[in-house]
Amino acid sequence: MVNKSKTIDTGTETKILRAAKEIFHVYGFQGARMQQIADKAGINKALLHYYFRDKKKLFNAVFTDAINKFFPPLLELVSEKNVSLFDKIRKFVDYQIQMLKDNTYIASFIVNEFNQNPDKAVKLFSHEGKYLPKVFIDQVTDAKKKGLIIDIEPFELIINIVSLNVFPILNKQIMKSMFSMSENKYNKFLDSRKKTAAEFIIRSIRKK
Amino acid sequence: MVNKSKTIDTGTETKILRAAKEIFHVYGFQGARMQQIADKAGINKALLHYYFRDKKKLFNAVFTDAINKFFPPLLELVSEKNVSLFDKIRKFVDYQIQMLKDNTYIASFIVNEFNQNPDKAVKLFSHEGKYLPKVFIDQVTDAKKKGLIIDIEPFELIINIVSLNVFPILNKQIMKSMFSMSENKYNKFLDSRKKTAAEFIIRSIRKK
DNA sequence: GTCTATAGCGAGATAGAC
DNA sequence: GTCTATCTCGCTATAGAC
Repeated sequence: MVNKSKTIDTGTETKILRAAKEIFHVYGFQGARMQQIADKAGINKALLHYYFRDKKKLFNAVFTDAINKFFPPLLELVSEKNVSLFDKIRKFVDYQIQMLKDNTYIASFIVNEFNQNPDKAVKLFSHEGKYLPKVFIDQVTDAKKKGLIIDIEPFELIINIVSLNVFPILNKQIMKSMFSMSENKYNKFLDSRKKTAAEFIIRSIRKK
Repeated sequence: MVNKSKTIDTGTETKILRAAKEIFHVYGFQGARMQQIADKAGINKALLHYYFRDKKKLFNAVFTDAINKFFPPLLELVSEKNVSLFDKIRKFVDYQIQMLKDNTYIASFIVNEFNQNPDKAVKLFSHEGKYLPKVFIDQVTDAKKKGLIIDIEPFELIINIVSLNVFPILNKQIMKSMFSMSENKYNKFLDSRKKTAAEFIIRSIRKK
Protein backbone atom coordinates (compact mmCIF):
# COMPACT_ATOMS: atom_id res chain seq x y z
CA MET A 1 0.00 0.00 0.00
CA VAL A 2 2.72 2.39 1.01
CA ASN A 3 5.82 0.60 -0.16
CA LYS A 4 5.72 -0.24 -3.80
CA SER A 5 8.44 -2.79 -3.10
CA LYS A 6 10.69 -0.05 -4.39
CA THR A 7 11.55 1.97 -1.33
CA ILE A 8 13.24 0.22 1.55
CA ASP A 9 10.91 -2.39 3.00
CA THR A 10 10.95 -1.82 6.72
CA GLY A 11 9.06 -5.04 7.05
CA THR A 12 6.17 -3.40 8.83
CA GLU A 13 3.74 -3.72 5.98
CA THR A 14 4.70 -7.34 5.49
CA LYS A 15 4.31 -8.01 9.19
CA ILE A 16 0.86 -6.44 9.13
CA LEU A 17 -0.26 -8.49 6.15
CA ARG A 18 1.01 -11.70 7.64
CA ALA A 19 -0.79 -11.01 10.89
CA ALA A 20 -3.96 -9.90 9.11
CA LYS A 21 -4.11 -13.10 7.06
CA GLU A 22 -4.07 -15.21 10.16
CA ILE A 23 -6.51 -13.16 12.20
CA PHE A 24 -9.00 -12.67 9.38
CA HIS A 25 -8.70 -16.35 8.56
CA VAL A 26 -9.64 -17.45 12.04
CA TYR A 27 -12.20 -14.82 12.99
CA GLY A 28 -13.56 -13.51 9.71
CA PHE A 29 -13.86 -9.85 8.82
CA GLN A 30 -16.41 -8.92 11.47
CA GLY A 31 -14.88 -11.08 14.16
CA ALA A 32 -11.34 -9.85 13.67
CA ARG A 33 -10.15 -7.00 15.88
CA MET A 34 -7.68 -4.40 14.71
CA GLN A 35 -6.12 -4.70 18.15
CA GLN A 36 -5.48 -8.42 17.65
CA ILE A 37 -3.84 -7.80 14.31
CA ALA A 38 -1.70 -5.04 15.76
CA ASP A 39 -0.65 -7.27 18.65
CA LYS A 40 0.26 -10.14 16.39
CA ALA A 41 2.21 -7.82 14.11
CA GLY A 42 4.00 -6.35 17.13
CA ILE A 43 2.88 -2.81 16.49
CA ASN A 44 -0.03 -0.67 17.59
CA LYS A 45 -3.44 0.03 16.15
CA ALA A 46 -2.71 3.49 14.81
CA LEU A 47 -0.02 2.11 12.58
CA LEU A 48 -2.47 -0.24 10.93
CA HIS A 49 -4.50 2.75 9.88
CA TYR A 50 -1.41 4.55 8.75
CA TYR A 51 -0.60 1.72 6.35
CA PHE A 52 -4.04 0.58 5.28
CA ARG A 53 -6.38 3.47 6.12
CA ASP A 54 -9.20 1.32 7.48
CA LYS A 55 -10.20 -2.24 8.30
CA LYS A 56 -12.00 -2.89 5.03
CA LYS A 57 -8.99 -1.82 2.97
CA LEU A 58 -6.72 -4.05 4.99
CA PHE A 59 -9.13 -6.91 4.49
CA ASN A 60 -9.31 -6.32 0.76
CA ALA A 61 -5.54 -6.33 0.50
CA VAL A 62 -5.53 -9.81 2.00
CA PHE A 63 -8.52 -10.90 -0.04
CA THR A 64 -7.01 -9.77 -3.31
CA ASP A 65 -3.86 -11.63 -2.43
CA ALA A 66 -5.93 -14.76 -1.81
CA ILE A 67 -7.79 -14.49 -5.09
CA ASN A 68 -4.61 -13.92 -7.05
CA LYS A 69 -2.89 -16.86 -5.47
CA PHE A 70 -5.90 -19.10 -5.97
CA PHE A 71 -7.40 -18.65 -9.41
CA PRO A 72 -4.84 -17.59 -12.02
CA PRO A 73 -2.33 -20.42 -11.51
CA LEU A 74 -5.11 -23.02 -11.63
CA LEU A 75 -6.60 -21.48 -14.71
CA GLU A 76 -3.23 -21.54 -16.38
CA LEU A 77 -2.66 -25.12 -15.41
CA VAL A 78 -6.03 -26.19 -16.80
CA SER A 79 -5.34 -24.30 -20.03
CA GLU A 80 -2.09 -26.03 -20.79
CA LYS A 81 -1.77 -27.83 -24.03
CA ASN A 82 0.33 -30.90 -24.64
CA VAL A 83 -0.55 -32.38 -21.27
CA SER A 84 -2.78 -35.43 -21.17
CA LEU A 85 -6.06 -35.16 -19.29
CA PHE A 86 -4.99 -37.57 -16.59
CA ASP A 87 -1.67 -35.85 -16.04
CA LYS A 88 -3.44 -32.54 -15.91
CA ILE A 89 -5.68 -33.84 -13.16
CA ARG A 90 -2.68 -35.12 -11.24
CA LYS A 91 -0.90 -31.80 -11.55
CA PHE A 92 -4.03 -29.87 -10.61
CA VAL A 93 -4.63 -31.88 -7.46
CA ASP A 94 -1.00 -31.76 -6.44
CA TYR A 95 -0.68 -28.05 -6.99
CA GLN A 96 -3.96 -27.05 -5.33
CA ILE A 97 -3.48 -29.11 -2.20
CA GLN A 98 0.08 -27.89 -1.74
CA MET A 99 -0.89 -24.29 -2.32
CA LEU A 100 -3.74 -24.40 0.18
CA LYS A 101 -1.49 -26.17 2.64
CA ASP A 102 1.06 -23.38 2.34
CA ASN A 103 -1.61 -20.67 2.59
CA THR A 104 -4.13 -21.96 5.07
CA TYR A 105 -6.07 -18.74 5.07
CA ILE A 106 -7.04 -18.80 1.42
CA ALA A 107 -9.83 -21.38 1.32
CA SER A 108 -12.03 -20.11 4.13
CA PHE A 109 -11.33 -16.58 3.03
CA ILE A 110 -12.75 -17.04 -0.41
CA VAL A 111 -15.68 -19.16 0.66
CA ASN A 112 -16.85 -16.81 3.37
CA GLU A 113 -16.32 -13.61 1.47
CA PHE A 114 -18.30 -14.80 -1.52
CA ASN A 115 -21.10 -16.14 0.61
CA GLN A 116 -21.42 -12.85 2.43
CA ASN A 117 -20.94 -10.82 -0.67
CA PRO A 118 -22.37 -12.59 -3.71
CA ASP A 119 -22.03 -9.46 -5.83
CA LYS A 120 -18.28 -9.67 -5.47
CA ALA A 121 -18.36 -13.13 -7.00
CA VAL A 122 -20.59 -12.03 -9.83
CA LYS A 123 -18.30 -9.13 -10.67
CA LEU A 124 -15.13 -11.12 -10.43
CA PHE A 125 -16.32 -13.93 -12.64
CA SER A 126 -18.42 -12.08 -15.16
CA HIS A 127 -15.85 -9.87 -16.79
CA GLU A 128 -13.13 -12.49 -16.94
CA GLY A 129 -15.37 -14.94 -18.65
CA LYS A 130 -13.91 -18.34 -19.09
CA TYR A 131 -13.45 -20.55 -16.10
CA LEU A 132 -13.57 -23.57 -18.26
CA PRO A 133 -10.96 -22.82 -20.90
CA LYS A 134 -11.78 -24.12 -24.34
CA VAL A 135 -8.62 -26.20 -24.32
CA PHE A 136 -9.94 -28.15 -21.37
CA ILE A 137 -13.45 -28.61 -22.72
CA ASP A 138 -12.05 -29.82 -26.01
CA GLN A 139 -9.73 -32.16 -24.21
CA VAL A 140 -12.59 -33.75 -22.28
CA THR A 141 -14.80 -33.96 -25.35
CA ASP A 142 -11.97 -35.54 -27.27
CA ALA A 143 -11.23 -38.10 -24.57
CA LYS A 144 -14.91 -39.05 -24.55
CA LYS A 145 -14.96 -39.53 -28.31
CA LYS A 146 -11.87 -41.67 -28.19
CA GLY A 147 -13.52 -43.83 -25.55
CA LEU A 148 -10.85 -43.02 -22.97
CA ILE A 149 -13.24 -41.66 -20.37
CA ILE A 150 -16.89 -42.05 -19.46
CA ASP A 151 -19.50 -39.42 -20.21
CA ILE A 152 -19.11 -36.49 -17.83
CA GLU A 153 -19.62 -32.75 -18.14
CA PRO A 154 -16.34 -30.82 -17.95
CA PHE A 155 -17.72 -28.45 -15.34
CA GLU A 156 -18.90 -31.35 -13.20
CA LEU A 157 -15.46 -32.90 -13.40
CA ILE A 158 -13.83 -29.69 -12.24
CA ILE A 159 -16.29 -29.31 -9.38
CA ASN A 160 -15.53 -32.82 -8.23
CA ILE A 161 -11.80 -32.27 -8.34
CA VAL A 162 -11.97 -29.01 -6.43
CA SER A 163 -14.41 -30.47 -3.91
CA LEU A 164 -12.07 -33.32 -3.09
CA ASN A 165 -9.11 -30.97 -2.79
CA VAL A 166 -10.56 -28.10 -0.85
CA PHE A 167 -13.07 -29.67 1.51
CA PRO A 168 -10.59 -31.45 3.78
CA ILE A 169 -8.61 -28.25 4.09
CA LEU A 170 -11.62 -26.05 4.70
CA ASN A 171 -12.59 -28.44 7.48
CA LYS A 172 -9.20 -28.97 8.98
CA GLN A 173 -10.47 -28.73 12.54
CA ILE A 174 -13.30 -31.18 12.02
CA MET A 175 -11.03 -33.62 10.23
CA LYS A 176 -8.55 -33.48 13.05
CA SER A 177 -11.08 -34.04 15.82
CA MET A 178 -13.23 -36.59 14.03
CA PHE A 179 -10.35 -38.80 13.12
CA SER A 180 -8.11 -37.89 16.06
CA MET A 181 -5.28 -36.52 13.99
CA SER A 182 -2.40 -34.51 15.36
CA GLU A 183 -1.13 -31.57 13.34
CA ASN A 184 1.62 -33.76 12.01
CA LYS A 185 -0.68 -36.61 11.11
CA TYR A 186 -3.04 -34.20 9.41
CA ASN A 187 -0.24 -32.81 7.26
CA LYS A 188 0.81 -36.28 6.25
CA PHE A 189 -2.77 -37.05 5.41
CA LEU A 190 -2.87 -34.05 3.07
CA ASP A 191 0.35 -35.10 1.42
CA SER A 192 -0.90 -38.60 0.80
CA ARG A 193 -4.08 -37.11 -0.56
CA LYS A 194 -2.22 -35.53 -3.45
CA LYS A 195 -2.01 -39.02 -4.85
CA THR A 196 -5.11 -40.73 -3.50
CA ALA A 197 -7.46 -37.94 -4.53
CA ALA A 198 -6.05 -37.75 -8.04
CA GLU A 199 -6.28 -41.49 -8.48
CA PHE A 200 -9.78 -41.53 -7.01
CA ILE A 201 -10.87 -39.15 -9.74
CA ILE A 202 -9.03 -40.85 -12.57
CA ARG A 203 -10.37 -44.27 -11.63
CA SER A 204 -13.85 -42.85 -11.77
CA ILE A 205 -13.66 -41.37 -15.24
CA ARG A 206 -11.29 -43.79 -16.98
CA LYS A 207 -12.80 -46.39 -19.25
CA LYS A 208 -11.13 -49.71 -18.78
CA MET B 1 -36.29 -22.20 25.03
CA VAL B 2 -39.54 -21.00 26.55
CA ASN B 3 -42.08 -23.23 24.87
CA LYS B 4 -41.39 -26.87 25.35
CA SER B 5 -43.64 -27.53 22.39
CA LYS B 6 -46.21 -28.27 25.03
CA THR B 7 -47.83 -24.94 25.75
CA ILE B 8 -49.52 -23.08 22.91
CA ASP B 9 -46.95 -22.09 20.36
CA THR B 10 -47.48 -18.43 19.64
CA GLY B 11 -45.07 -18.86 16.79
CA THR B 12 -42.78 -16.14 18.03
CA GLU B 13 -40.00 -18.44 19.07
CA THR B 14 -40.25 -20.29 15.77
CA LYS B 15 -40.18 -17.04 13.86
CA ILE B 16 -37.08 -15.96 15.74
CA LEU B 17 -35.28 -19.22 15.09
CA ARG B 18 -36.14 -19.15 11.43
CA ALA B 19 -34.87 -15.59 11.09
CA ALA B 20 -31.77 -16.32 13.15
CA LYS B 21 -30.83 -19.29 10.97
CA GLU B 22 -30.87 -17.15 7.90
CA ILE B 23 -29.06 -14.15 9.32
CA PHE B 24 -26.38 -16.18 11.09
CA HIS B 25 -25.97 -18.26 7.96
CA VAL B 26 -25.26 -15.26 5.78
CA TYR B 27 -23.32 -13.04 8.16
CA GLY B 28 -21.85 -15.39 10.74
CA PHE B 29 -22.04 -14.89 14.48
CA GLN B 30 -20.02 -11.69 14.65
CA GLY B 31 -21.47 -10.21 11.51
CA ALA B 32 -25.09 -10.86 12.40
CA ARG B 33 -27.01 -8.02 14.05
CA MET B 34 -29.71 -8.62 16.62
CA GLN B 35 -31.61 -5.83 14.90
CA GLN B 36 -31.51 -7.66 11.57
CA ILE B 37 -32.82 -10.82 13.16
CA ALA B 38 -35.58 -8.91 14.91
CA ASP B 39 -36.56 -7.19 11.67
CA LYS B 40 -36.66 -10.42 9.74
CA ALA B 41 -38.71 -12.05 12.47
CA GLY B 42 -41.07 -9.08 12.49
CA ILE B 43 -40.53 -8.26 16.14
CA ASN B 44 -38.18 -6.03 18.08
CA LYS B 45 -34.82 -6.53 19.69
CA ALA B 46 -36.02 -6.68 23.26
CA LEU B 47 -38.12 -9.69 22.48
CA LEU B 48 -35.12 -11.59 21.23
CA HIS B 49 -33.53 -11.18 24.61
CA TYR B 50 -36.76 -12.15 26.29
CA TYR B 51 -36.75 -15.48 24.47
CA PHE B 52 -33.05 -16.27 24.25
CA ARG B 53 -31.39 -14.06 26.86
CA ASP B 54 -28.40 -13.09 24.73
CA LYS B 55 -26.88 -13.38 21.27
CA LYS B 56 -24.62 -16.31 22.09
CA LYS B 57 -27.51 -18.36 23.46
CA LEU B 58 -29.60 -17.66 20.38
CA PHE B 59 -26.70 -18.69 18.22
CA ASN B 60 -26.19 -21.88 20.17
CA ALA B 61 -29.85 -22.78 19.79
CA VAL B 62 -29.44 -22.60 16.03
CA PHE B 63 -26.09 -24.34 16.13
CA THR B 64 -27.40 -27.25 18.19
CA ASP B 65 -30.24 -27.60 15.78
CA ALA B 66 -27.77 -27.74 12.90
CA ILE B 67 -25.62 -30.37 14.57
CA ASN B 68 -28.62 -32.53 15.42
CA LYS B 69 -29.99 -32.36 11.94
CA PHE B 70 -26.60 -33.06 10.40
CA PHE B 71 -24.81 -35.84 12.23
CA PRO B 72 -27.20 -38.33 13.84
CA PRO B 73 -29.22 -39.24 10.74
CA LEU B 74 -26.06 -39.77 8.71
CA LEU B 75 -24.49 -41.85 11.43
CA GLU B 76 -27.59 -43.99 11.57
CA LEU B 77 -27.65 -44.40 7.83
CA VAL B 78 -24.02 -45.48 7.74
CA SER B 79 -24.62 -47.93 10.58
CA GLU B 80 -27.45 -49.77 8.87
CA LYS B 81 -27.08 -53.46 8.33
CA ASN B 82 -28.53 -55.39 5.46
CA VAL B 83 -27.80 -52.62 2.98
CA SER B 84 -25.11 -53.18 0.40
CA LEU B 85 -22.17 -50.82 0.36
CA PHE B 86 -23.12 -49.32 -2.97
CA ASP B 87 -26.72 -48.78 -1.98
CA LYS B 88 -25.58 -47.24 1.25
CA ILE B 89 -23.47 -44.76 -0.68
CA ARG B 90 -26.43 -43.92 -2.92
CA LYS B 91 -28.70 -43.37 0.07
CA PHE B 92 -26.08 -41.32 1.87
CA VAL B 93 -25.51 -38.98 -1.03
CA ASP B 94 -29.21 -38.61 -1.72
CA TYR B 95 -30.08 -37.91 1.87
CA GLN B 96 -27.25 -35.50 2.58
CA ILE B 97 -27.72 -33.38 -0.51
CA GLN B 98 -31.46 -33.13 0.03
CA MET B 99 -31.06 -32.29 3.69
CA LEU B 100 -28.53 -29.54 3.02
CA LYS B 101 -30.73 -28.23 0.23
CA ASP B 102 -33.66 -28.00 2.64
CA ASN B 103 -31.53 -26.40 5.34
CA THR B 104 -29.15 -24.12 3.55
CA TYR B 105 -27.79 -22.68 6.78
CA ILE B 106 -26.39 -25.93 8.13
CA ALA B 107 -23.22 -26.41 6.12
CA SER B 108 -21.62 -23.01 6.53
CA PHE B 109 -22.74 -22.94 10.12
CA ILE B 110 -20.89 -26.05 11.10
CA VAL B 111 -17.79 -25.28 9.08
CA ASN B 112 -17.35 -21.77 10.42
CA GLU B 113 -18.18 -22.53 14.00
CA PHE B 114 -15.71 -25.38 14.21
CA ASN B 115 -12.99 -23.38 12.53
CA GLN B 116 -13.44 -20.51 14.94
CA ASN B 117 -13.91 -22.78 17.91
CA PRO B 118 -11.87 -25.95 17.53
CA ASP B 119 -12.47 -26.91 21.15
CA LYS B 120 -16.14 -27.29 20.40
CA ALA B 121 -15.31 -29.88 17.76
CA VAL B 122 -12.98 -31.74 20.06
CA LYS B 123 -15.61 -31.91 22.79
CA LEU B 124 -18.40 -32.92 20.47
CA PHE B 125 -16.50 -35.71 18.82
CA SER B 126 -14.45 -37.05 21.67
CA HIS B 127 -17.16 -38.26 24.01
CA GLU B 128 -19.35 -39.74 21.31
CA GLY B 129 -16.55 -41.78 19.91
CA LYS B 130 -17.40 -43.60 16.79
CA TYR B 131 -17.80 -41.65 13.60
CA LEU B 132 -16.92 -44.64 11.60
CA PRO B 133 -19.30 -47.29 12.92
CA LYS B 134 -17.86 -50.78 13.07
CA VAL B 135 -20.59 -52.00 10.75
CA PHE B 136 -19.31 -49.70 8.05
CA ILE B 137 -15.64 -50.50 8.51
CA ASP B 138 -16.42 -54.21 8.41
CA GLN B 139 -18.51 -53.72 5.33
CA VAL B 140 -15.67 -51.97 3.51
CA THR B 141 -13.10 -54.53 4.66
CA ASP B 142 -15.38 -57.31 3.57
CA ALA B 143 -15.99 -55.80 0.13
CA LYS B 144 -12.24 -55.48 -0.33
CA LYS B 145 -11.66 -59.13 0.59
CA LYS B 146 -14.32 -60.26 -1.82
CA GLY B 147 -12.66 -58.25 -4.55
CA LEU B 148 -15.69 -56.05 -5.05
CA ILE B 149 -13.90 -52.78 -4.44
CA ILE B 150 -10.37 -51.44 -4.68
CA ASP B 151 -8.18 -50.81 -1.68
CA ILE B 152 -9.32 -47.70 0.13
CA GLU B 153 -9.44 -46.61 3.75
CA PRO B 154 -13.01 -46.36 5.09
CA PHE B 155 -12.37 -42.90 6.51
CA GLU B 156 -10.96 -41.70 3.20
CA LEU B 157 -14.04 -42.99 1.43
CA ILE B 158 -16.33 -41.09 3.78
CA ILE B 159 -14.30 -37.91 3.41
CA ASN B 160 -14.58 -38.16 -0.36
CA ILE B 161 -18.31 -38.71 -0.23
CA VAL B 162 -18.92 -35.80 2.10
CA SER B 163 -16.59 -33.54 0.14
CA LEU B 164 -18.49 -34.14 -3.06
CA ASN B 165 -21.83 -33.58 -1.35
CA VAL B 166 -21.11 -30.56 0.78
CA PHE B 167 -18.67 -28.49 -1.23
CA PRO B 168 -21.05 -27.40 -3.99
CA ILE B 169 -23.58 -26.38 -1.35
CA LEU B 170 -21.08 -24.55 0.80
CA ASN B 171 -20.06 -22.63 -2.29
CA LYS B 172 -23.46 -21.98 -3.73
CA GLN B 173 -22.68 -18.39 -4.63
CA ILE B 174 -19.43 -19.23 -6.38
CA MET B 175 -21.04 -22.11 -8.28
CA LYS B 176 -23.82 -19.85 -9.44
CA SER B 177 -21.56 -17.05 -10.64
CA MET B 178 -18.83 -19.22 -12.11
CA PHE B 179 -21.18 -21.29 -14.17
CA SER B 180 -23.83 -18.62 -14.67
CA MET B 181 -26.60 -20.57 -12.99
CA SER B 182 -29.93 -19.10 -11.95
CA GLU B 183 -31.43 -20.19 -8.65
CA ASN B 184 -33.60 -22.63 -10.53
CA LYS B 185 -30.75 -24.05 -12.56
CA TYR B 186 -28.65 -24.41 -9.44
CA ASN B 187 -31.38 -26.41 -7.72
CA LYS B 188 -31.70 -28.70 -10.68
CA PHE B 189 -27.95 -29.12 -10.67
CA LEU B 190 -28.08 -30.25 -7.05
CA ASP B 191 -30.88 -32.68 -7.80
CA SER B 192 -28.98 -34.22 -10.67
CA ARG B 193 -25.96 -34.44 -8.44
CA LYS B 194 -27.70 -36.91 -6.16
CA LYS B 195 -27.15 -39.43 -8.90
CA THR B 196 -23.99 -38.21 -10.61
CA ALA B 197 -22.05 -37.81 -7.37
CA ALA B 198 -23.05 -41.25 -6.10
CA GLU B 199 -22.12 -42.89 -9.36
CA PHE B 200 -18.88 -40.94 -9.53
CA ILE B 201 -17.90 -42.48 -6.21
CA ILE B 202 -19.06 -46.00 -6.99
CA ARG B 203 -17.29 -46.04 -10.33
CA SER B 204 -14.10 -45.10 -8.57
CA ILE B 205 -14.13 -47.86 -5.97
CA ARG B 206 -15.83 -50.70 -7.86
CA LYS B 207 -13.65 -53.42 -9.25
CA LYS B 208 -14.77 -54.43 -12.66
C1' DG C 1 7.04 6.15 10.81
C1' DT C 2 5.55 5.22 15.26
C1' DC C 3 3.41 6.18 19.39
C1' DT C 4 -0.50 7.67 23.25
C1' DA C 5 -4.82 9.45 24.04
C1' DT C 6 -9.37 10.10 22.81
C1' DA C 7 -13.38 11.02 19.93
C1' DG C 8 -17.55 8.96 18.29
C1' DC C 9 -20.58 5.57 17.13
C1' DG C 10 -22.76 1.15 16.74
C1' DA C 11 -24.66 -2.70 18.85
C1' DG C 12 -25.89 -5.84 22.80
C1' DA C 13 -28.41 -5.73 26.69
C1' DT C 14 -31.68 -3.94 30.27
C1' DA C 15 -35.49 -1.06 32.61
C1' DG C 16 -39.86 -0.41 32.86
C1' DA C 17 -44.53 0.85 30.84
C1' DC C 18 -48.47 -1.41 28.84
C1' DG D 1 -45.55 -11.21 25.94
C1' DT D 2 -44.47 -7.17 23.60
C1' DC D 3 -43.04 -2.65 23.19
C1' DT D 4 -40.00 2.11 23.54
C1' DA D 5 -36.30 4.28 25.51
C1' DT D 6 -31.83 4.13 27.26
C1' DC D 7 -27.54 2.49 29.34
C1' DT D 8 -22.99 0.87 28.60
C1' DC D 9 -19.13 -0.71 26.55
C1' DG D 10 -16.03 -2.13 22.94
C1' DC D 11 -14.24 -1.05 18.82
C1' DT D 12 -12.84 1.68 14.63
C1' DA D 13 -10.77 5.63 13.45
C1' DT D 14 -8.43 10.09 14.13
C1' DA D 15 -5.65 13.91 16.41
C1' DG D 16 -1.51 15.22 17.54
C1' DA D 17 3.15 14.68 20.01
C1' DC D 18 7.69 12.81 19.11
